[in-house]
Amino acid sequence: MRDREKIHEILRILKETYSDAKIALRFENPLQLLVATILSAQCTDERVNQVTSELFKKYPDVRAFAEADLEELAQDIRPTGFYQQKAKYIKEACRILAEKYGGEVPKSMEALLELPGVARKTANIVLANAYGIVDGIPVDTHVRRLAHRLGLSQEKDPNKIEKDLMDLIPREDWAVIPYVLQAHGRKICTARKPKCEKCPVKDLCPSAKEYLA
DNA sequence: CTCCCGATAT
DNA sequence: ATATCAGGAG
Repeated sequence: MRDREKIHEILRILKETYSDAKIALRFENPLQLLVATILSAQCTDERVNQVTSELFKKYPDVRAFAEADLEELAQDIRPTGFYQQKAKYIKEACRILAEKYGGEVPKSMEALLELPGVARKTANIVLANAYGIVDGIPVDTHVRRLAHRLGLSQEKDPNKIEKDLMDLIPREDWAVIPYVLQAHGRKICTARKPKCEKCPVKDLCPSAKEYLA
């Protein structure tokens, strides 16, 4: 089997195995998704949901975040880690949303990338899950790790990994593939002790042997 | 490249 | 003790 065929077979099996995979962050509108995604940096989605359930009651809209007391906001999101940085990002991003975008979350990659704390990964998440706009593939730590192990990309830079994935994966799969990889990454292909013996693609995976030894 | 950084698994 | 968790900025 050629490499490209092997890769498509791997992705087919993973899609089938994790057919119900979808976003795990809880949100009710684009702003909530934006905030939740900023908070999700180096933090489990479960903890983000725990924090946001109270956070979104206290800060119901863009203005509430934009006018928030920075120290208080930082304490409100403390359990997610990097809380001082994230508080600044959220407050400043919401100030820009209020000033330039009428309090709405913009629907373009270009506009989203101008917000502090927002790069392609976060922008892709927001565009796809709030607006159904799929122009890229969010590359997070799970996607990056699995892309390497499965032989989908050898690049380190997330933007280059994204380009490799966009080249390999048909566009209609761009929306689901990050959730499929995330699900597989959490259950089987974990960062530390991957459970290769239980992996549905172990016979196709170029990295399985080194972990099965 | 380093820094931001709490909570949990190993 | 240490690595890791839906990253991004300087």
